[in-house]
Formats: sequence, C-alpha cells, structure tokens
Amino acid sequence: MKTLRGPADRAAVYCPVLYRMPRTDMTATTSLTSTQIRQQFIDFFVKKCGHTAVPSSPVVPHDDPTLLFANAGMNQFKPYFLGTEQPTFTRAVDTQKCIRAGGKHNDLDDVGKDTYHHTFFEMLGNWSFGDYFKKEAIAWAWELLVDTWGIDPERLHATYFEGDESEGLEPDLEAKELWLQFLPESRVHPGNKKDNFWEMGDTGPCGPCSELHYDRSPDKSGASLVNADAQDTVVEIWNLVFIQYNRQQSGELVPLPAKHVDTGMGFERIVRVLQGVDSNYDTDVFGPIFDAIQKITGARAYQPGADKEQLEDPINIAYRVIADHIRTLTFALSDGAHCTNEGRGYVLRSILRRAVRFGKQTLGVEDPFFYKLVPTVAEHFGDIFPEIKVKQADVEAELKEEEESFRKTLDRGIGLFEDVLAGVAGDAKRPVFPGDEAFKLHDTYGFPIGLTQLMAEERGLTVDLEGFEREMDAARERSRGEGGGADAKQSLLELVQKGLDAGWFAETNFVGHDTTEMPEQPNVLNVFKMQGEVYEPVCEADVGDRIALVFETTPFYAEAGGQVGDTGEIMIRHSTSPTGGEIAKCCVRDTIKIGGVHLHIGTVEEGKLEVVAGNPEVSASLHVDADRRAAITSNHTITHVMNRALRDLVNKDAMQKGSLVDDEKTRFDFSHGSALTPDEVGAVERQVNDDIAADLEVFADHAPQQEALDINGLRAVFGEKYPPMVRVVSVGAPVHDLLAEPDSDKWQNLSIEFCGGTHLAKTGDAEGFVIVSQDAVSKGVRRLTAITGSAAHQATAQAEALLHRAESLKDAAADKLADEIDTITKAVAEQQTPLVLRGKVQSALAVLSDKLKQHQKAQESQQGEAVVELARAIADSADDTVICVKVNGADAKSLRTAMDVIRSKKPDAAMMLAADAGEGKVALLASVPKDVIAKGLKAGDWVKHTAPIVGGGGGGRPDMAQAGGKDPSKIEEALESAKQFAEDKL
RNA sequence: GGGGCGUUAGCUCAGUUGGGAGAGCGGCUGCUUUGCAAGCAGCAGGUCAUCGGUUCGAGCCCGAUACGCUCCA
Repeated sequence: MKTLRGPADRAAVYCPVLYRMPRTDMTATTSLTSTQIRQQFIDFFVKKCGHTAVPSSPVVPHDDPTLLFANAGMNQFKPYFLGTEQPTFTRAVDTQKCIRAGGKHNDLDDVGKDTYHHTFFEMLGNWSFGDYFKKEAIAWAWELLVDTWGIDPERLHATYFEGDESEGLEPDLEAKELWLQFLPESRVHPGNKKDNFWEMGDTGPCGPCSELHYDRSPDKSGASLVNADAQDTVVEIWNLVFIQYNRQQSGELVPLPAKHVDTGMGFERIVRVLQGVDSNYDTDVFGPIFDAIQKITGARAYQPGADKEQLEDPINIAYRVIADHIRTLTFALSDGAHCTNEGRGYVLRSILRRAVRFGKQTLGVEDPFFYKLVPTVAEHFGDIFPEIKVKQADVEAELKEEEESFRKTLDRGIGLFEDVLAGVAGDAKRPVFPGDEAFKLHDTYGFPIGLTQLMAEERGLTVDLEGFEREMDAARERSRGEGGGADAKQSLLELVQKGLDAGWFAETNFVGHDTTEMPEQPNVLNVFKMQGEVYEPVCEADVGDRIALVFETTPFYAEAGGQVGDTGEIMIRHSTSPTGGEIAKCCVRDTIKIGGVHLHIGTVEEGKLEVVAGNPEVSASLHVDADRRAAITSNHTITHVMNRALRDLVNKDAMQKGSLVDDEKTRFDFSHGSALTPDEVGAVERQVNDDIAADLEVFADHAPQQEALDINGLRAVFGEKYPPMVRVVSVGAPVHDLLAEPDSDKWQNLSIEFCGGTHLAKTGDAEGFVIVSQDAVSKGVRRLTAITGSAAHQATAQAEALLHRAESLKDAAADKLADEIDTITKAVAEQQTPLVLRGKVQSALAVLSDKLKQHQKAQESQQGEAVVELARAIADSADDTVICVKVNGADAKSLRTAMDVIRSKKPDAAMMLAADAGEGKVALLASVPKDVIAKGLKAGDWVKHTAPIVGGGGGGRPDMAQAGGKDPSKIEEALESAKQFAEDKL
C-alpha cells in the first residue's frame, strides 16, 4: 500500500491556507478519521500531476438566482466548462458544500429514515478543464481507492453509458475498455441515460458518466444491485462525468469546444466505507453532533446500526434529523442565507422547523435548543470551512430567534386546533377532524399536518386526510402562476454564448469611461429581436420591435457593480441605402452585460433596421444620454466617499452588502447592527461634503489583482470574484503611488475600491450631498439612500422652507393648525427630504399637533358642556311622550350626549334630536323606550321616515337609530313630520 | 411568482345585517394596607396600518399600497 508523505512534499500549487488540518500518515484503513480522509483525497490530486486545491464555493449561490443551493461540485466551475471564463488552472481538486432540499432534488423528507440521505453533504471532486480526460480520470480513481486507501478491488463495480438512440448518442465504449484494465467484464455494467448521462439542469454542460460502486454484501454478490438504488448494500461512491456537450434550451445537444472531467465522491459515503460501518450516521462525521444532542436534550444515547429496529426507532430518527439539519442550517447561514418566507430562505426555515419539531415531539425539549448545536459543528468543521467560525455568533442568534418564533406559531396553532375541536367534538360518535380545517391550520397558520394528526389521535379523533389533500391540490392549482420573464434573459444568455463560440462577436470594447458619444463609424453589429417570449437573431427589425443590439465598441455602460446601465440613442446608417444615409433610429432603454458582451436593449423608433451582421457598409453612431450618465457618475463616486466616511465615523468593520446607483440616488447597504443616530448621519454628511469641498482628484487605473490587494485601506466586496487585472478607483491619490508604497499609512483614510463603474474627475463636481433615508434591510444590514448635486441642494432648500414654515406656526391660531400640519406632513413624505432636517420638521410638527389636540379637546368639552346645558333646558320644558327638537350647536357626537341627558330626565319619552352639523350636513338621532317600541314605534323606522326630508337616509336598532342629511334648512320641517309620524303610531 | 390570514391603547387581543371604540395587563394619581404578580377608587393613553371608493353614516363592505405571518412553486 502506498502512503502519502508529509506536508513538505506537497506540490507547489497546493494552497496550505485552505486546508490546514494536520495529517498523520495512515497505518490502517479503519483508523482513518473523516478529516484525514478528506485531506488525503485532496493531497492525492494535488500531488498527482499538479491539481490546484480550491476552496468550496458558498453553498448559497448569491450570483445565481435560478439555483436554490449549490447542489453539485460543478456549480462554481460552470463558466469554465461553458468557456465564458478562463480558469488560471486546468486541474483542480476540492470539497464542495452541497445542500439538496427544496427544488428538484429534494431529500428533505427522507432524512432520518435511512442510513444515507442528507440535506447537507460534502462532494469531493477532481476536475479537468480541457486538460486530461477519461483515461487519467479512471486510472487515478482506481489508484486512490485501491492503492492508497486499500479498498478490496473485488468489491468494486464500474458502470458506463450504454448510449441512447433518441439523442443519437453512442455507447461509451472508451470508458468500458478503460475499466476492463482493472476489472473483469462481470463487474463492468452498462447504464441507461437516467443513471449514466449526467445533466445538471434543463440546460448547461453535460455528458456521459461512469460510476464506481462498492459492494457491501457479505459474499460480494451485489452485482445485480448496481444502479438499483440499494444504497445499504451497493453504495455508489464515485461518479466520473465526462463533459462534452452543452444542452440548449431547445433540447439540442451541442458539442463543447473542449472536453472536461467532473467527478463527485460523496464524502459521507466514502467515510462510511473506509471506516467500515453500516451507516453514514455511524461515522465520526456525525458522532460529535450526536454527543452534543444527547448532552443538550438529555435524551438517551443514539444507537448505531442499520437494523430495522435501530432505523425505525423514533429517538434514533430524531437524532439523525437534528444532526443533519443543524449542519445544513449552520453552513447555509454562514454563507449569508437567512430564514425567510420565500425561496431558499423558506426552505431553510422548513428544515429548521422540522428539526425543532423532532426535538420537541420526540425528545420532549421545551425550550429553544437547536442553536446550541452550532458550536459543535463549528468546532468540527471550522478548520476546513473557516466561515462557520467567523459567523458562529450570528448563526446562533438567528437560529435561536427562529426557533422561538416557531414555538410561538405552534402555540397559536394549538389554540386554533382546540377551537376547531370544540366545534366538532359533539358531532358524531366517531369524530373526524375536518380536512379543510386541518388544511387551513397548515396553509394559513403554518401548523404542521403531522402535529394536527398527533393531537387528534390523542383525543381519539382521526383527521380527514383525503379532504386535506384535496384542499392542498386545489391550493397548488390556485398558486400556479404565469411564469415567464426569465425566458428572455435565458435566451440572450444562450445567444451570447453561441455568438462568442461562433465568432459573431467578441467581448465588447467599452470606451465609456472617456466618452458618452461615439460618432458614426463602422462597427460590427448584431441584432436580436424579441419574438414572443425569447430573443432571436434577425437581419431586420421594424418600428416598435423590441431589440437587443451588440457592437464591437460602445460608450454605453452595462449594469454592473450596482451602477445601472446607460440609456440613450443609436443611429444606424447604410452607405448603399437609397437615401445614402440614416436608415434607423433606436432608443436604448437599458444596457446589460453577459460574458463581457454589452447588449443595448430597446426599441426601433424610426426607419427599418436592415443589417447583415458584420457588414462594413453599416455604420452606427451611439449617443449615451449624457445628463443621466453625469448624474449617475456623480452618485457613484460619492457612494465611494460615503462608504469610507461610514467606516471612519460609524463602524470600522462596516462591509458593503450591496448598492444601487442610478441617476436619482445612491442606495447603499452595509453591515451595521443598529440604526444610525441623527448625529452619525450628520457627521457622515459633513465628512462627505468636506471631501466635495476639497475637490479631490479621482484616479482610476488597472493593476494586477495580487498587488492591488496589498494596498492599505483597500475595500473589496466580500464574496465578489475579481479578475487577474482589476480596476482600482482611488479618491485623492494616483493609483501608481498606491502600488509603489502599498503599506503606507497614508492610504488608510482614502477611498480605494475595485470598481468598473464611471467616476467623476474631481469630487467637487458632485456639488453637494445629503442622506435622505435610512432603513433596515434585514437583520444587521442598514440601507442609506442619498442624493447629490443640484438635487441635494434643492432637497435641502425645500426642507428648510418647510422647517421655517413649521416653526413659524408656533404662535398661530389653533384653528389654522390642522390644515398646515397636514400639508407639511404630506410635503415631507412626498419629496426627498434630508434625514437630519426631516427629524427637525417632525419634532416641530409634534409640538404643534400636541397643541392642536389640546385645543380640540378644550373646544369639544366646551361644546359638550353647552350642549348639556341646552339639553337640560329642553328636557325641562319638553313633552313627556314625544320630543322632537333641534339642538343648536351640537354635532353628531354631542347629540348623543344630549340624548343621554334628556333621557335621564324623561325616561319614558320617544325622542328625535336634530342638529346642524356644519358643512351642509344634518345629524339626526332617535331614541325609543322599550314600552313605546311595543306600541309600534321603532327608532329605525322613525329615522327612515324622517331622514329623506333633509335629503338623507339612515337606520339603526329599534331602541336607537341614527341618520344624516344634507339640507339643514329643512330641519324644522323634518322634525314636524317626525312628531306627526310618532304621534300617529301611539 | 401565485394564494390564504393579519395590522384596533405602551403590550396581549375582543369588537356581525354598517349606527355609542372596548377588555385584561402595564402607566399615572389618590386611598387602604406595610411583604411575596396585593386590594379599592379614579385618570390619562387610539388619524382602528396608509390611500381611494360605496353610504346619510365605515374599525366593519369594495379596490389599491405598505408591512408582518403562512402555504405553494
């Protein structure tokens, strides 16, 4: 058996920072720890022909919204396979963090039931990007398994692709032959498209694959179980994919320019095989987590093994579920995901809830416990994946909060369950909990159906599951949305890919840093036109057509790094056109960039585009909307200056979390635990305005990434991938000075960023700066929105005017206040108001509205007293049976007070009170004592008779009714009629 | 992306043919009593999320928006 030597022997390309686990030379296969196994895999390929060890990409793919989680090792290498990006190495080895939950591959419901399903796992892989192919991949796989790890070759089976006629694909006899060098024919099996043709998704790189299976059967009789999905007996341990096609959206398979190797070995599986245990969960990958669960929950110990008894034991299941799920949550949250109510965040939330449910139901844990497992995961995996140690405290806090909130949801659900039960219990001898109610608990209140069933069983009820499913199907049907939108972008992506491959065009030459105008000149042109939902290449387009144009050279900036794409106009001319000149005018509404190619998106405004791509007789002049660009540029440069000011004055660790720079504003998200105080906002504003006043020169230059990274004070966005040559934008110091003395403290307080955006020549060109709003984007992330230039001055002037207006109202008469306060409040809300001034205006308004309120109260009570006086007088002089009277000075509200007063003096009288409520409105109020109602006079009828006379209507209860009207001049007439109506009834 | 539910006092929430904005806890004042979440009396506190519509009249009905919860993709 070969052994690997110590670290000193590692190949030069090996990057020791990434994998710093100590390695001990192995003596026997069974004594290897999982950490050693992972390390040996990497060392094998690093040592073997110079593979580069690459860190795992984040398990949460922030730049690919179509993918919920990294679910295969190849995710981060996809651009290399497609040829859209060039790797700096042709061979790589890594262990990739993967999550399979939600989406198409959803293993969530299986986790816990068996020995090998996980929502989180590691995928070990070795990679060739247009370098070695089948021969080497197969030979090395064999060497590692058999020679290095000492696996019994008689237990190994290989598979190869048998071909597929419908796709026109031949059997992969090359792979078969290669395997036959190591294995007898009886252990080399053909496999169909499902098992042996690997595709990542509906589109993208793909190809035939060859798998290695390990036969665990005692007598090595597992041949028939290869590809039979009997993972306990014959374990699929390694999948070697030979990537040679790209699957188009049309379904067509297009051969790739270069052939690649993509292998995947499930880490947890190989550990199980090498450690010789019956279950992935019996390895030391999970052991420490089980120990922690036992310690924290006080449950009895986990029972290892793969017998039916151990697999089905509820407590064992709970252990496996919780251990799997804490890994998933810890890794996902460490990579920046959050528990939310949609998309991947929702998947994570469901996983957390599943774990908590097992903890609560099966292990009987009554307080939040899940987060307490994070330290164990961090301790166990933190050396290989340092991010989980960095984020440990945040992850714990979020998990704790989530579990608390879920426990609240459960408590609410239990209450609702009881309510339903109270309505059902007496209904039948064998009571059934209604399916629609169970569904409502699930759908609206998030109360799991499993819990409903459990609680129902405890009370001797059954749940109508069929009804539940019916409702579920109906809901699914309802929520089936229209879709679309993503198709257009996808089609552009494929067109660009195809265009690059076919040489229609290359990466666009962007000249917009220096100019916004490009005069008429020959410029290779391609036209894509929106046909239905997707773009297609065309040679002509008419007025109104939605198009995307590609040029060799352009001044249009394409959306990137938070800066929006340019808009503008494009004129196309054709030297052979009958008029000898302009043939079309296009309006550009947005510019986007795919694989370095700028796409000018817009419509044909005039003329007709008739173009053969690359025709030298065609010329184009491109005009960026320069005013808009100038505003964007100003906002972008000031974003950099503000970023630095935030670090200096608010939080030195503030990290940029995203930004949006357009012509109206800059919106900047950054990590910071709490809201900025008004003082902090003011300080940042002053600092930025000082920098504008200092009129600092802005420098931009390209530099090698490695050198630039050393500059003291440099900000790079975390998680962003940068090319070998980066553009450095520096405010206040020339880039070559920075590179000459990277360590100097002089740069510490400058704004230095990697950025491809457009920038001002001098900060003074921004003219001014104010922060107009602050929000919380998510936990720990704040958002500031700011404006620059004349917009900033205008906003300040307007806000100051409003402040003066508010302050001048200090001594104003109270009756004028209401309208003024309303006007100012609305103005502040509608226009962009500097945050600092907004606070001042609002506090001035608060004082005013307080005063107004006092005044209104006083007025009301004064009016109330007057009405009470009047009512007493009315009562004293009134009739005992029917009172119909107008109460002067009363309104709808005080009329009720009057009624109470009169009724206390004349309890037996039916009464109709009327008032002129102002603004041409009449209020009527009727009250009828019980014994009078018995005689046939109902208050509701009474007002219905009376109200139309004053031009209104009304209604109410027999004892009390209310009405309104619009004609105060008819009040007397109405009361007369009311009296008549009442007396007729009595 | 599409459904369901919610938003009422500082907090937890009631509020049905559309016709008096409420309870409990908390706060304040006073009394009583000296202890354990005390008792009694009183008071303050609300643009019923926002905007629009229907109506004589909207917390309640209709539409839009915002925010939250929740399910599905």
